[in-house]
Amino acid sequence: MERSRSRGGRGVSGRSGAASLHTGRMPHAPSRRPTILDVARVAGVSKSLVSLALRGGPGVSESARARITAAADQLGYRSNALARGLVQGRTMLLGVLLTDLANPYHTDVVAGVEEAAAEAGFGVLLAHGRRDAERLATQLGTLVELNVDGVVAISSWVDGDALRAAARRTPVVVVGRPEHPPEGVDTVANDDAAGAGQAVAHLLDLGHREIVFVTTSRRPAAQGRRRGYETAVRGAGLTPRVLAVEHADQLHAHAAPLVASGATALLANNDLTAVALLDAAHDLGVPVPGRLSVVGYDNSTVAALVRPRLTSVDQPRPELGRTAVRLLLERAVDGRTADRHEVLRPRLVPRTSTGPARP
Amino acid sequence: MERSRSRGGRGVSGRSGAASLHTGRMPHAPSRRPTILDVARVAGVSKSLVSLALRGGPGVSESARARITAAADQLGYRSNALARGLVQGRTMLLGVLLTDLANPYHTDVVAGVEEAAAEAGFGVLLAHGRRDAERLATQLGTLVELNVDGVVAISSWVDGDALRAAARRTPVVVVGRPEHPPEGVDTVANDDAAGAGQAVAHLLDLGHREIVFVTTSRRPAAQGRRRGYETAVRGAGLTPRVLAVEHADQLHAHAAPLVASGATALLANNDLTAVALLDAAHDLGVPVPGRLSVVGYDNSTVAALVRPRLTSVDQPRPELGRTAVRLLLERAVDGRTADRHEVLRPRLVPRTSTGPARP
DNA sequence: CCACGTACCTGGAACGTTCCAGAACCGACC
DNA sequence: GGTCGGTTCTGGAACGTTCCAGGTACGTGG
Repeated sequence: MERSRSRGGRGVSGRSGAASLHTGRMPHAPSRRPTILDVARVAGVSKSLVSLALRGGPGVSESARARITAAADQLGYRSNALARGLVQGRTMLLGVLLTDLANPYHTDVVAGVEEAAAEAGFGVLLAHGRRDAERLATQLGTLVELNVDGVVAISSWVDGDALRAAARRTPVVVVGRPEHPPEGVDTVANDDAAGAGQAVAHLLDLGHREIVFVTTSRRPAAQGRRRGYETAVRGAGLTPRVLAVEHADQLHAHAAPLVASGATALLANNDLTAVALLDAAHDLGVPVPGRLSVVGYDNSTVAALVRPRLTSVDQPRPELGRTAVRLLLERAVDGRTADRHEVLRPRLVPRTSTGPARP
Repeated sequence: MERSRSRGGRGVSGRSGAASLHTGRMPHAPSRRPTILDVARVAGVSKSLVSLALRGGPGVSESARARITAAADQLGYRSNALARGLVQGRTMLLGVLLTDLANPYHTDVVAGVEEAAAEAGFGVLLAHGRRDAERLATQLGTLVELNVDGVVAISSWVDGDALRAAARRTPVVVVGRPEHPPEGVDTVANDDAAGAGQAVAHLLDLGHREIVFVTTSRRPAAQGRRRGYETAVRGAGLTPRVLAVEHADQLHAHAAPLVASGATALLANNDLTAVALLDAAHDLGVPVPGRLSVVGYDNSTVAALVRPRLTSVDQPRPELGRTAVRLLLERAVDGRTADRHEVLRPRLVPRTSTGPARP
């Protein structure tokens, strides 16, 4: 058997008394967690064999395996991921850095990440940045300190230096379109320009000629959408018209002139902007889609809830997450070192906020 | 100085070659992470002093502290949370178990948890159960294995046995109303009955006498709301009327008879149900709130987006999270062992989906 | 000049696991 | 009966940190 290490040499207190492990009493005050050594003692084998058996390793007799699992169950043993990670140098965990938990876009990406991670035998831990750059950096640091085997950052907000530092320790993939992706970091994004192009094509098909791009953001995603819009409109021999404001709530004031100016279709940089436009039209008594068609971008949950249902561009969100994990594992497992930047194609979801241009 | 431990005695491979730590090359392929020993070597001090200095401990000379922080920066050193947690027996991390990331209710609770945890110097890790009981149990296990210092389970879905097992190792608080809260587990919930009572009072004030409770769920929260509704209605000398269906999309068919039967106000068990009712009314040409008032429950984001704006009962979501952390720390830090079950009071948010009963 | 206090620093032990080299056992074969 | 090969099992080392019981250096007062 094992040298019986003397315990509790350090402090004196020891949270809730030295209640014997085997009493099973006091479910309320967590007692000292049983370790592999406790299991070994109960099962009458060495710690090494317990470790091997519980991991399902080969070369363990049936009788030993049975005694060990019985002992583990009896004690309520759970292996300690900290110790395991420390000795193995990996945790089989992927970290996801979220900018904004409340954003369903992020949520769907997470679903893809979780699915792909589970397939590869990895667990997923989420860290939340709360739309705050400093906090994001802190959270990224926490993930790195926890030795996750890779990080998916769903955010274009994360500080470049923080990303670079993290990438020196563990593979990092950014989902979205960072302003300047640092070296050593992979990215996955949807093709904003192509998505806007599809929206324009849809409106052109419906006979619209006066299509205005309405944006409330200067971020790279909005820029890409705007470019795609401009390209598509010019491709049809028309002239791009862009309305850019700071906040969606300023749109109310702009809506009437917009309609008066002859616009028959609006392409918004995202769904929230589009909903604000629908609202303004409603208040002005402008029928949608009778007199005005509105297209959003992101196909968020509100798109299917508002009246009229919002035609919107759907990003392949779970697919973005799955791709991120693939990139991560290419680095972590296959040892790729060159940076990769993947772009996925979005898809237009027509609903009832778009209709034929008034003849 | 330190005995220079021979390294890499184990395997041969070693992911990306044994590139000297000090070259700073190859940002793409994460090299071996620098440890406290590397910092000690560079700074010319012992590992113990590095540890002390980086933790900001006392009794470190200014010169040593400066050399140490410089060395740590130069190497890009980050302490290893696994090792730290292992030796300290605590991680300064709280785990949050989420049933459904896409649910904004959960999200707001998380915000409260994060705030309170940060105040107490704890970090927060999220684990996501994806509305799947088995997965929730697994994720709960992961958190426990990671030795988080407490778990907030935002969910009434979690398996009782899994909760009980987790609670034997670390403090656990359930936010919501579990069917049977296991011994050893604290809970925080909002007072569903009181919330429904407030909604009824609001409708009575507006002169409504035919108020119907419409529900799409049999879960404890919906039951509590129903009870509150019934009590309040009876208290006003009226007779409760309840419409219970399985799914919100069945409401379309029920709406016309409901209105025909003389109902002038509907109280829904949650906002999604209420939105479905608004939709049905819209399709029937029943004006809201002119002919029918609708109240939701949860005050979710859609409530403020739909037309008309939905009157709804707001749960103190961040407060639920903060309370959960308080309960957690009472156990973890102050050593409380008796179970506690807290109930917080919700608040009605009147909007434009409710109005005076037709005279 | 020596004992002593103080400020600063150090090395070893410990945390709970995995990995590995080798020990113990056992039956079979020559 | 000894050797061999295989299966099953074991103990020590290692992971990277913190904690602690000391150690060293440097005044300072007697």
